[in-house]
Amino acid sequence: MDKNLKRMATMHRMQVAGLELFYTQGYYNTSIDDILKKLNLSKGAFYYHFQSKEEFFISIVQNLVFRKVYSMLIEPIEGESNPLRAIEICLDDALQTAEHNEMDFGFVLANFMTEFNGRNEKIVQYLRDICKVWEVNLVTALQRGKSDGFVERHIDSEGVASYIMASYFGIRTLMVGGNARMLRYNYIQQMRFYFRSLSPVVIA
Amino acid sequence: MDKNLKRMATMHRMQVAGLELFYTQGYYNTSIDDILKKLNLSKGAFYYHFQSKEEFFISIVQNLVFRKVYSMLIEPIEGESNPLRAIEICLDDALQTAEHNEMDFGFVLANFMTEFNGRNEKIVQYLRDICKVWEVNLVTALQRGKSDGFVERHIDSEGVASYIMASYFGIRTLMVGGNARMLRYNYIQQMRFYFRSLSPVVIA
DNA sequence: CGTTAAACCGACTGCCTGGTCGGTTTCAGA
DNA sequence: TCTGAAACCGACCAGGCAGTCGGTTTAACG
Repeated sequence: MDKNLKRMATMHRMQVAGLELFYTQGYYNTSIDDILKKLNLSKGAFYYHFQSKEEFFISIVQNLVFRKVYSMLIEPIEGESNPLRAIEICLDDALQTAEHNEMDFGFVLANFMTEFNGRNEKIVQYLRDICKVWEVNLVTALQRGKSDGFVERHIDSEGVASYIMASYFGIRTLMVGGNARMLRYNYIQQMRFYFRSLSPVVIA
Repeated sequence: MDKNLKRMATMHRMQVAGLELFYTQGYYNTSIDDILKKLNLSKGAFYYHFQSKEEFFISIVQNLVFRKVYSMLIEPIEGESNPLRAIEICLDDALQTAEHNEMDFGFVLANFMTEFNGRNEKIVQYLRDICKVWEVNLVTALQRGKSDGFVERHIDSEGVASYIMASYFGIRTLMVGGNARMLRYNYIQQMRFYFRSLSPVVIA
């Protein structure tokens, strides 16, 4: 096999296993040995590929988290004409994966943001950047929605975008306490009410 | 001094310092020695008053966090006639303390919920209980609002309550990334739109 | 086949952590 | 003033951690 390919493959395996454990156990609560045990690899292999635990985590954020946030939370909205409808479907999908205990990357983001807040500003910065990309894309979609007549013209797109992100982060936090199915249902229901207040008034 | 009073005083000092550090650095990232150094106390003093780090934290949750959540997020709403208005003011106040970098206990709750999620179910349970108390009180206030004509009768009070809590937890998570002032302003603005969709239609 | 560098191994180090325990100080009450 | 229990001290222990390093395996290439 090409050496470079093997290198990439091993690094990727480590990143995937690392994200899995960092997500479920927390960064500070997961040792490198935990990850290596899972892959039957050794300390030497790890420090051959990565400089430190911190660098390793940053590579995970940039390679895995960013890509996934993009493909799951941003792309599905980009092509759609009605942004509010597209956002609703997209977030419902995300909550469904969360309900089935699969990794939902919006929560990954929120999770790590709180974990590193005040502990590692460098990492917070990387996470914040991803949030920013999400936000910008929401704003763009909302603006386009205004032109296309799907969104009331006087609304503040940035305010709406952060309100949407906030409610999503928050509902995932609440889901930690169980009752995910009910919370998801209620959440989508209330989001509809909110979105209705952002839609142009329908003239019967 | 009365021995029992001295005991209480020392325990309280430890709890206050502990909460401060657990909040800013995280539970797993804060050692008992960190807390003791801050108070010029020794290991012996700590283990004389508390059985373990975990028990210590639980005592903080029950004594400090619960009381504060109650006095800051629940009581201010109980007496008011118009629940939506009261909630808006209450959350705005909470975000203002957050903006000034003082501890806002709604976020303390959300913070610890994510930190202990999947790591210590016992503690998650205690935190969830506090959330539940908050939720129940919101629901009660909303129901009363229906009777008093401040809230549209057909709305789902529980759905609204969790949507409010979610958006609040979430906006605090976003504030981690800075720009707190702007986020707070936008948040309250959007909450007003949402609340308007929950209010009875005004007949001109 | 032999060479060479990339990939990987795992024992080791120094540090920190939660928790223990025998001892010392403080002070209310007799 | 004396006593004894509550409050506190701090050296110590066992275990876990990130990171190091000299050595071994693997496999592409001449």
